[in-house]
Amino acid sequence: MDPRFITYLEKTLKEVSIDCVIFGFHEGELKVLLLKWKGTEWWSLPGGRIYLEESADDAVVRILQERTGLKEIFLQQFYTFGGNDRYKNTPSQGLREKLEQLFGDDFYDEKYMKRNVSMGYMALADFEQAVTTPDWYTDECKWWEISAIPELLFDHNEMIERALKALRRQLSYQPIGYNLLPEKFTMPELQRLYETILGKQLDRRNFQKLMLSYDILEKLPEKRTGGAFKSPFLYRFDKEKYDKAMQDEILFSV
Amino acid sequence: MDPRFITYLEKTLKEVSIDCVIFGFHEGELKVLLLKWKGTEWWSLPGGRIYLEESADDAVVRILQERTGLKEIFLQQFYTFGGNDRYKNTPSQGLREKLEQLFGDDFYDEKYMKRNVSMGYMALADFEQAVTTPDWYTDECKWWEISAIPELLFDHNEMIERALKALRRQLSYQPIGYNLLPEKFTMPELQRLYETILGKQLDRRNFQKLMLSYDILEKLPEKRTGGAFKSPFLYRFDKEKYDKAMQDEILFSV
DNA sequence: ATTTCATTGTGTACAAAAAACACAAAGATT
DNA sequence: AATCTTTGTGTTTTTTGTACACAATGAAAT
Repeated sequence: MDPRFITYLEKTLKEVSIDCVIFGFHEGELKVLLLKWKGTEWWSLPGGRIYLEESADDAVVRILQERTGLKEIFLQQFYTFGGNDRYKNTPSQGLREKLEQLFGDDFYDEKYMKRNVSMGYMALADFEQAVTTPDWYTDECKWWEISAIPELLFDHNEMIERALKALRRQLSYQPIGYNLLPEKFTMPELQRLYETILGKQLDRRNFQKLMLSYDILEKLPEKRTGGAFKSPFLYRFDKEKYDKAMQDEILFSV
Repeated sequence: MDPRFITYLEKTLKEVSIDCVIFGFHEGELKVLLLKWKGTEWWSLPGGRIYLEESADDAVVRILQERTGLKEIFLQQFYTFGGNDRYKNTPSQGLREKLEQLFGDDFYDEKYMKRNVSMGYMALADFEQAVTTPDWYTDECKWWEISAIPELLFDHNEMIERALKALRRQLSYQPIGYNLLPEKFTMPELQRLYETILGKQLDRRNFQKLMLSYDILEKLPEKRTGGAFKSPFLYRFDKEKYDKAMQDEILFSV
């Protein structure tokens, strides 16, 4: 096994790991970042371990920066997966053999690979600015549309479901969008984001009225041209008011 | 150190532990169960470790039964504490020395005591039915009124704060009360529970109207006599409808 | 037995919020 | 110049939430 990887395993917690559900939004679709394991067709969530002297929150920031290049990203723990059968129901058989073949016979050394609890974090990333990069044991890093996620390794499908549920709930008491949209966006774009996350259609007029009533948006004098039809106005979040609304957990009754 | 304790340490996860914020409700007050460490005046939350082959959820059920004797109890993970400084800011100095003195020099053996992540669970317990029992390293197990919690060991004050916040949020999308109240209760009792958790007064008439509108209560033909005044009607939860409301996460806009 | 008193039971009127709804204007395309 | 899809905007209706007052109960005190 790669000695750098062994060093990593030695300097990190063995019974706790981190898995990230990184959400992005592009072309009206909610996406999740997934990794393909080297030499296989198996996909999983990006994840990593926590250094012995590092807090879990810091570890997530590090992991996310490695995968997306982004520093400013919305991050939130949503659940910790403590089942004792998390690895038993892998969709693909022969996982262990394949991994040993790929990375060496000592990959599953008991010294490093213990019964493991995983902290699930969800992240909201600006799709356009993210530069996705595979990690040590994967060779592809790709955004998948939320409705077309394949069967993933381990309990990662369940993780995405839970993260999505948490995201939806989040929407009801905190604003969302700052980290998922580019700096300037149109009202229909914001609405499509909400519709995608909630999985239901919203009334255009009522949505706009509601969003403006929260007083976190700044209407810009510019419009987005180039679309084939009437040019919509651009908006951007008033970061200060947005952050305040985040803190205050104002009820967002969408 | 007690050999039984060493065995326990050997058969459990070392980098993950569990801490429980057990809420109870009695005489119009919200309470939390705390433990006093042997031979000290230090209090902490009940907690424990996870057996190597045991799921975290099962471990909590076990721990709770040990502390309260209760089997049917509402349980929910609310946060996982992954800081790297969780033990640094102990309120009392000389904790390590005291514990080594009490339990033996090998108490802090690095084999067992590692940098540790704690899964926080909150539990809602029926105060009247709980039989509280101290554990191996504590000699007292007591309900404390939420507004009078002393300074606790480690990050346990923060844990209670977070649990309470989670409980309050919970209240807004799920019914609460089944596990905190005796089987039969009066409307004013239920209201006092909500008021205590939310920390604010509610209008009697509107509260009753709202609760009844959720269609999870069954009005009984009996009344509670013995109080010094007009006897209130008794209610009980319709467990089936209650559970459905729990699942559906109907918006409870109290 | 009567009075006292804190508490409970109940309904209506008003205010606020959410939902339903339609037409005119923009601007690229043909 | 006409077409076509999307955007911008305001009013009405319905639903939900909030405020509020008086009569009745039943134990305790007299």
